[in-house]
Amino acid sequence: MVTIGVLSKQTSCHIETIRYYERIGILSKPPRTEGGHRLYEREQIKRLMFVRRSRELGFSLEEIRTLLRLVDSKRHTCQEVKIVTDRHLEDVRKKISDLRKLQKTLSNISSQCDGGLVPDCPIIDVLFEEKRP
Amino acid sequence: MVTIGVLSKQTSCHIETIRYYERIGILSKPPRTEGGHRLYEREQIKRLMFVRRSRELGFSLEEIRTLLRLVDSKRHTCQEVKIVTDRHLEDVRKKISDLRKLQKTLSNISSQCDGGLVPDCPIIDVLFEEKRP
DNA sequence: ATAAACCCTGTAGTTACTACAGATTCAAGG
DNA sequence: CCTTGAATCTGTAGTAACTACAGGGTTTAT
Repeated sequence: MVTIGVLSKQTSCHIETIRYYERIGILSKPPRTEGGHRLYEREQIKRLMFVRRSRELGFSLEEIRTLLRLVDSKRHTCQEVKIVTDRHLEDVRKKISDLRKLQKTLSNISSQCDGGLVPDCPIIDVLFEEKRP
Repeated sequence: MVTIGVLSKQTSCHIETIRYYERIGILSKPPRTEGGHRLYEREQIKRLMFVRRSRELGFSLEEIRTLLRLVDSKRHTCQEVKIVTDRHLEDVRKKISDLRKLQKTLSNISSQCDGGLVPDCPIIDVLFEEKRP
């Protein structure tokens, strides 16, 4: 059994975040000391690691909630898990593609600008243009 | 002079968003009718277009605030504008690179999973693993 | 016994909006 | 002029995923 501070260090997760996860039901309420301090055991540590790792991979807390429900049900199938993952993967792909377009446009307008010391700037001009269809 | 509803349609920007921009000082307070309804003219319409176009290109409202200050000062140089743009471009590049890594990891773990009907899932296993250095 | 380090609850802030509720004003038709 | 319906008003609260306090209480080491 470890205190929240120790758990925080082990998982590189801020204390406030741990309490936040508890409040919104991602982590269950741990036992407490007489004085009211939280105490955690192995199981919870693993669970928090899972949450953090999933967050790093960009899963939303809602997606993580779904994954945890599947894990907890103990009747989860590979298929169900794969569905959540693949949907997330699609989101990521979409984001990359959107950002690529953005990058192109930004590169374009930036390259038109010579960074000179005059008050006429093609970047501002482009931004003031109406959107082309 | 047009009402907020017309401005909203012309810029594809929700009425609430226009009022929000005013509240946080991105747009200045427009004149009003006797009854208190907002009235906008050309200048403000162009300004809102600028804001929307910049948002589409992923600039944050803070960045837009900076750009608007530069435009308003009328002493802005190409150089100053380019600095904001290039910094933003760097952010976008960073995001793309992060998402690419994410995509790789997700593809990897997803491909290890055959989507079968068994309760053992390599995805869950990976998520429960501690992070490798 | 006391100080330092830790932890507690509760609230408010962050970003960029969106979504109401409940009241008022405007424009058009009769 | 009056009514009706559409438009607009203000103000507040909600979204995601935390972070940052304030103002206390608890634990641990000396």
